[in-house]
Amino acid sequence: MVTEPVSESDAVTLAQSFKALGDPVRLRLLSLIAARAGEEVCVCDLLDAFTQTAPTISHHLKVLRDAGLIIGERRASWVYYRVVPSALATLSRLLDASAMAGT
Amino acid sequence: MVTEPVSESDAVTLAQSFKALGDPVRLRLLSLIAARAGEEVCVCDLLDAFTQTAPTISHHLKVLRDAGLIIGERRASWVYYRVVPSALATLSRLLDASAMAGT
DNA sequence: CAGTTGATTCGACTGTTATCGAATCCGCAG
DNA sequence: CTGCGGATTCGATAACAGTCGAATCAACTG
Repeated sequence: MVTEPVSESDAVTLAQSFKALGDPVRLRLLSLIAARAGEEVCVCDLLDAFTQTAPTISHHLKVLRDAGLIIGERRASWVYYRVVPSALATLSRLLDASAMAGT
Repeated sequence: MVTEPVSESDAVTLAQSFKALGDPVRLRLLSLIAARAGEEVCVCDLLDAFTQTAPTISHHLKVLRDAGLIIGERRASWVYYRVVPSALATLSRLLDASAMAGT
């Protein structure tokens, strides 16, 4: 027994994070934001990578924000996003522990 | 630029895996299965941890199976499940890379 | 073969989510 | 203050996902 099973209440919040990642658009959004860490990434740049409309992308960004996986900051006319490393690391470790356990 | 953004097609399959994790019941199921690696875990054991009915749990197990995160094997009257470490490790690495990128 | 127990499949219902167009908000430039 | 471009919010709709009860399947047991 390597890992302890997650508690019923932890499962709810953790599942919310994973659910946020459970959409191709959001996964690519996060990936694009993470890939260009350091540079400034405004929503207008992100829009170019998708066929979806601006309201739809904005909605997906909000889901990622609510899950605590990214944060957005308004500067001048533009909103810049960046990832929250600790949140992603938490999820990564959970999966890694489960992967280790199953060996 | 540490990570490459995931491709549009990869995003679909990866998102399916994360979506499978995006439910508290499924997250706990995976966790319970991983935690008791080595021992035999049959569905009847898992049922005790939930208030949901057997058909519901069976449905969630199927989602996890279809996502390739667990595999089930029938022996005698019981079906035993175990995790697929490589699948979990893939997801873990993706998140870890994005976390690193955002530092 | 008939019955029992474990597990899944089926059909239906309910609540949630992805998506869009229209409207609104927020900063900035005349 | 008015107008403009970027971003979000609102309202509606259509597709999807979680849940259950009933029916079915699968393997053992008498």
